[in-house]
Amino acid sequence: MTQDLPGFDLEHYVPYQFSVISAQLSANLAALYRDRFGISVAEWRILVNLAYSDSRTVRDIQQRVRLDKAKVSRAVVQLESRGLLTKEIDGTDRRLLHLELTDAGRQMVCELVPLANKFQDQVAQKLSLDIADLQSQLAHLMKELSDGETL
Amino acid sequence: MTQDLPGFDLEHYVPYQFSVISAQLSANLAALYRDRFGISVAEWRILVNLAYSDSRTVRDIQQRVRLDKAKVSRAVVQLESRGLLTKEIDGTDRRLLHLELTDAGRQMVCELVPLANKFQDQVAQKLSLDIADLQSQLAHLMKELSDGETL
DNA sequence: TCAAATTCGTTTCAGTTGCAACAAATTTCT
DNA sequence: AGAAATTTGTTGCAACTGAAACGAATTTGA
Repeated sequence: MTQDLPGFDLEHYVPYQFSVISAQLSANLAALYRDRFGISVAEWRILVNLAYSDSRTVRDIQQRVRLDKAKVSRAVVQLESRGLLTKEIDGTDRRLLHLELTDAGRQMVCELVPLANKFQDQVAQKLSLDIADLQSQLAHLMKELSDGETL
Repeated sequence: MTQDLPGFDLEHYVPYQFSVISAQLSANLAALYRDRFGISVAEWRILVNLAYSDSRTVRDIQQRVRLDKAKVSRAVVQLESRGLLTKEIDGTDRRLLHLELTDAGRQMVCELVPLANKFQDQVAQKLSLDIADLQSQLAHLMKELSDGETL
């Protein structure tokens, strides 16, 4: 005779729920970015960072948007070949690569951001939570997870 | 002169937040499952489903835990080779494959579930939300996303 | 000063992924 | 009944992924 199973419900298991929701959101967003602008989610994150932060090098961006540095490197190649950004070697430390949006890149960000915001609003509408609440709850959890050791 | 950028903050962009949190949780859980039991997250989901639902075939499991059917198929090969489940062809529809936990499989689930629950509790502690609240909010969003068209 | 250690971005490589093709089995439709 | 369409699970394949190796550049420290 085998021992009794302890109770468990995958459908309400929080890590599973996050995984399912994240995958769904990601798929929808990826389709949006791809269909209308021909870029990937990684490329989108990089464009946004160049537009809205002072992260200028692969290293800075890598830490900021939590992408593998290989992934950043490859995405940057794409973006450069499409004329959305330029690469320039730093004058004082020639290991560093300075990235800069081109006008076309900035233009694309201008068009993309409203769509991205609209998408987020639609998600928030599906929840009873206020969007600002949701954002701050998630920001809090993000911070907790990246700091502390879990288990 | 380029047009002004509309406001945007990636760090508080909900789909991005979900992606980061999900990746972090997933990495932690994957390490837990791998180190202590030598199984993957996909294998874990399959074990749990066999233990707690009446999903018995690859098709049922595929829909229930939202895994690609190829992924289920490959994970099942692994689980069978480790003696955690058995495959048996359905008597009346020989396309169907009935899966069944072995005693060893059930035993592993018994040991894993408390760890998984503990992990979830630690996550919930990091939020001000009650865990039941969190679960039901997420369940609601999951449902909304899988139903309606988004954008 | 200069050898060792570190940092940066790219590339290589082996493992994973998911889509599509596939064979086997069943169901549908006439 | 039986040809066509559908369903099921597996496999082939090409794209993607991330860890590690790598060369170039810089920093450290003896």
